Order: sequence, then C-alpha cells, then structure tokens
Amino acid sequence: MKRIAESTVRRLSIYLRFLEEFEDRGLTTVSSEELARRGGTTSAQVRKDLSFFGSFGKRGLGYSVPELSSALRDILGLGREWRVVIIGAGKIGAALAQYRGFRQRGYNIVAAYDSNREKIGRSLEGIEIRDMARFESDIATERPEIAVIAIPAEGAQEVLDRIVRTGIKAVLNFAPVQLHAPADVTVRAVNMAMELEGLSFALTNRE
Amino acid sequence: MKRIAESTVRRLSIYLRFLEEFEDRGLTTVSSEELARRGGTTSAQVRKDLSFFGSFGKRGLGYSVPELSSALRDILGLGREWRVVIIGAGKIGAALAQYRGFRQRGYNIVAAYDSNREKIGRSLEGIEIRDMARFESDIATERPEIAVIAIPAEGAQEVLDRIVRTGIKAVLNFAPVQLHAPADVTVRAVNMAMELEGLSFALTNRE
DNA sequence: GCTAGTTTGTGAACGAATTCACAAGCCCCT
DNA sequence: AGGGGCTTGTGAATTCGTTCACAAACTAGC
Repeated sequence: MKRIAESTVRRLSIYLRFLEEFEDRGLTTVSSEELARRGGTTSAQVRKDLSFFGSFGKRGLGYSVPELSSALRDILGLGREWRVVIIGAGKIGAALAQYRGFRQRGYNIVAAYDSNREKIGRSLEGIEIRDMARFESDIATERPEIAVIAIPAEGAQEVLDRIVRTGIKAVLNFAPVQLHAPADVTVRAVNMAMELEGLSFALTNRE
Repeated sequence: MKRIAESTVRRLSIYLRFLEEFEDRGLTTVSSEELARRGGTTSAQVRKDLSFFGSFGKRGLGYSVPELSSALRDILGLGREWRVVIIGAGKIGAALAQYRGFRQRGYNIVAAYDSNREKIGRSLEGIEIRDMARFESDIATERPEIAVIAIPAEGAQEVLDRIVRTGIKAVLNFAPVQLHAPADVTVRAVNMAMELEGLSFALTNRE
C-alpha cells in the first residue's frame, strides 16, 4: 500500500467525528461537499483522502453514513480494543484517565505508572497507579499496544527508551521535548507549549 | 513578509528549546547540524527555517547560542507577556493552570471561567474561577490576547463564537471538535483523541 | 597573510500534498 | 426508457515544503 500522509489520517479522524454525529441524528447519506464544509477543507480533498482506501460513495448521491463511518473506523483501527498504559500520574495523566472519549473508542487504559511513593497504590480516576519499577515485567505479561508519556520533560527520553525496549510500537508524548525513537516505533507528540508559541507567533507577525 | 509555514514555526519552537538547554550548559555556539540532530531534521532545513527571518549565523563557525535564542524568542513573540484566559475549569484546565512552563515563557493566566456553580469562586491552582456570565465584560476591561477552550466538545463552537465577538484573535482549542472562526482569528487545536487514532492507524496499517 | 578546513545562506531541483477539472456513473422525474 | 441534474473518483496541473549542492565567508594554524 502507498504511504499515507499524516495529514490525511488526521482528516479521516475529523470526518469520522462528523459521521458519528450524523449517525446519531439519523441521517443516511452525506456528500463530500458537506463533510468538507464541516471539516474545514474542500470536497476534492475529502474524495482524494477516501480514494486512498477505496471507493465508498455513489455518484450522484454521496456516501452512506453508516457504511462510511464503519469503513473509517476500520481504517483508523477502531474496530478492536487497544490496551493503553499511562506513565506519569500527575495532572495530565488524570485528565487523560477521566476522559470518557477514550474508552468509548476502544482505548482501554489498563494502568498508570509513577515513581512517587505517595501516589503508588492509589487510584487515578479508577485506574491503578503502579510502581514504575514494575513497568517492564507488567508489560511482558499484559502486552499493551500503546504507551502515553505524561511526565515532565527531563525524564521523558529515558522513559521512551524503556518503552521501546519492551517492544511497544506506539507512543503518545505529552512531555514538551522532541523525543527520538527507532523508525518502527510511531511517536506522536502533543505539545501545548509549542501550540501557544504558534499563537504568539501569529499575533506578533501579522500584517 | 512572505507567509511562513506552520511546520517552520513548530520547528523554531523546538530549536529554541535546545538553545535554552545549551544556554544553561554555558555553550556559546552551535551548528545547524547539531540543532538538526537534536530536532530530528536536517541541517539544510534548520538553515532554511532561520533564513526566512534573517542571517543569524557566522559562516565557518555556526550560531551564537545567546544571539540565536534571543532572536527566536523575538520571532515567536516571547519577548513580552501575553494574558491568557482559560474557559473550562475541569481536569484539562487544571493541568494547564499548574504547568509552570507557561508562566516561565511569559504566558500569564489571568483567570479561568466556568458555568458550574460549584466551581465558581473557587481557585484552580491559584487562579480564580469566575462565572462564565461575566466573560464578555471581564474581557472588555482586562483585554487578554489568548483564550484556551478546555470544555467538552458540545459547547465549544458556541464558546468560540463568544470569544471571537470579544475581539480575541488567538485561541487554543482542547475540545475534540473542528471549530470554525474568521480568517483573522488563529485557532490551534490540541486533540488527544485524534493523536491516538493516528497511533492505532499506524499499528493497524503497517507492513 | 596565506592555506586548509568549516559552516552558513540560498538558488535550483525535487518531492509531496492540494486543487482543478472533467468523464463516468447514479438517481429521479416525466 | 431517456434526459437532466448531481456527485463521485481520479489523472493532470499547481502549489507548497524539503533537500541538494555549492559559492561565499569565516576561523585557525602556520
């Protein structure tokens, strides 16, 4: 299969969100034009994005809402459950743990890890906080597919190295540092500081 | 001035982070090659990124660490203080409010807003939680430059419309929806659900 | 002050992503 | 059953972003 651009995948997520809304409202078909308007893009872009994966529409009519959402869920890997571990039981870990959208979409948070004696053994929004020392042995038996780094910048690369050694291939990083991993490990970053700097840049440099 | 790509601005943030680290370690010069290695890019990319804004280096030597960090801080608008309001005093709002990196870089959180009677009047990590009903009148007197949306998806577009009407031109959105704003308002989105879907996509569709 | 060794800054080449534009296909109405 | 009106799917054209490659400019050593 041809390599798919990250931007395409992001848009598929956006389309899926609208499709789910349309499903709830009982709509049966939708046009690329409508999806584009909602998603802030163009109808040609929508059709091109979908065309990488197949033909889901009917000419003259549009896309069947249930069919297309089902197809997108499959494409995005939402047709199964994913086991997720969170490293870092601080505020960000807590915000993640309580977010209902994750479980709804099949992301099952199996545990949180921390090194702070105060936190170990307690629960984070119903999720067990375990000693980071147990990390490797737990992973070996529970085999989660996704790890979330929710600790400060300083220890993040070291934690990522440990994650990589366990064989986990997908990591979501909330620490405000650029991390390095082998090519077969996908690392996505959420960096609030960087986004804010994008805003102050825009405010500063506009005509 | 020529339009600068968002990807360029993101990289500038990354470079600045390393430069600050180098400053702390007392290093005086750095090459584009070194910055590239740390930032996960190429030296040509680093030089091209910087060249949009001027010539900061010395041929044969590299860049002066203090000079380049100062230049990047100016470019990214970090040479002044920005007033920020957070809308939504939930878990995400709390995670933001306690994050020390913001104040360090000149983002001053002036207040948080919520509609929940329970929360109004309390404090979020030392920041006053105010009634959302006061929003417009407060903005008119305090004139913050940046608003952060940290509420669930449902009310987010409506809140953005209110923000836009106050004249605020920069918004950071944590709600998992695509929002629409006039072209002169910069909206950056942080969408954890979308990032996770990027990961499950990568796990599902790889050879 | 000259030479060898670096590293920048930047046009030109390349590659990737988006947009255009239109034939092909489908629905609905008469 | 045929025609008009839509909307998809997709090559081609275009735009945007990255990488290449090298002259220009600097340092350091002799």
